Amino acid sequence: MSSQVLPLDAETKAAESPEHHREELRLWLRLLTCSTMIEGEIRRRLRERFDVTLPRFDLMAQLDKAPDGMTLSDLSRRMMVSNGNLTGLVERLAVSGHLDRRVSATDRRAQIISLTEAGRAEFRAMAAAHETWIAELFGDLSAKEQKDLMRLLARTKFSARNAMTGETV
Amino acid sequence: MSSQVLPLDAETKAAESPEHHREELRLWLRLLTCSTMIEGEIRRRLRERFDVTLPRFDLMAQLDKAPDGMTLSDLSRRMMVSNGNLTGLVERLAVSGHLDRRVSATDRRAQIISLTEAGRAEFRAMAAAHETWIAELFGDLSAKEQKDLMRLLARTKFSARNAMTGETV
DNA sequence: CTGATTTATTTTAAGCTTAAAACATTTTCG
DNA sequence: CGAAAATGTTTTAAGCTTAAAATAAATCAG
Repeated sequence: MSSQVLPLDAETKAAESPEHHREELRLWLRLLTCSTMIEGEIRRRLRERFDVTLPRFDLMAQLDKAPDGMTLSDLSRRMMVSNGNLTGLVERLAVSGHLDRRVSATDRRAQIISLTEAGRAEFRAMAAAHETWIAELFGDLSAKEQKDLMRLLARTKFSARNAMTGETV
Repeated sequence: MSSQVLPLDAETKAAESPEHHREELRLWLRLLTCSTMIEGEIRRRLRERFDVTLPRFDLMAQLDKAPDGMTLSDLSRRMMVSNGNLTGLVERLAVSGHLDRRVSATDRRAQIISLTEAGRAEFRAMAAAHETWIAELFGDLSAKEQKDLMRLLARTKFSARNAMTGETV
């Protein structure tokens, strides 16, 4: 999988030489650092200026994009969090009046979750600030750098998805 | 902060036109998706194959790099998690015999945390598998793509750090 | 030296998160 | 149809995480 093409006999291969992948590791740690730093700062600002947690913001962001509402399973898939996690999150936001739950007309197991008017208004205000913050945090990157990074992250997502579904290369 | 240089009068500026930054937002969401996907997969595999949580693995990884041990504050800064969080994490790993705590000789407030021999051995085994997994997850990226991504993430880290410390541009 | 500030850590309360098991309903198919 | 599998959700137990307040020790300033 890359590296040298010198002929290694089966013996050598079977010996399972360590095969270091330090560069990939460094790449992953840097990606994680960026993500953690930015997420932490956004979390801090959301709490400070709007007294809201990041998970609640994220949940409302998903619902804002779905005017007709979504089921818990849809939310779970989109947000990449466990089902059980959402049960509690939705419960708390329903109690605080930010969202509505109604049983699906076609499937009595499922609930359709949607933002209330108040919830939507509150989210829109937060979203505007959030967008500004993100632009500020990425502010030093040129348009070209942003475009390149976007492409490389798309490739990364594809690569990871690939490695997760099936083939061990 | 980029965009056009057409002369906007103060009036127009004061009107605070929405100024959309959707591209930065998309970039951030993609970064977050990559990070979340990979982290989730690593978490899953660590649990499945080694019955260990990701936070514990991360803590041991820091300690493995510091043979003489580190204080909780050092760990807190390096891992970018709260101090209180570490208290519990360290407590659980000390109980399970993975690490040692001793009071600092020069500062009676501080503890020096270090891996036990057993802890180190266990970590090394996990780290080897971890490195392979990461290489696999990033496997579709060419060497050049990896290098480019590395550079752009360094720029991103710098940009975010910049925006966090002081100047609101 | 002593009071004020800083630094290191723990505690507390609340909420987030997961995996696994349990439960409820729908869909599939023999 | 009716059993089996699949899907949608909740519950449970454990652990993670944070912010804020509390405690303790070291350092600084006068």
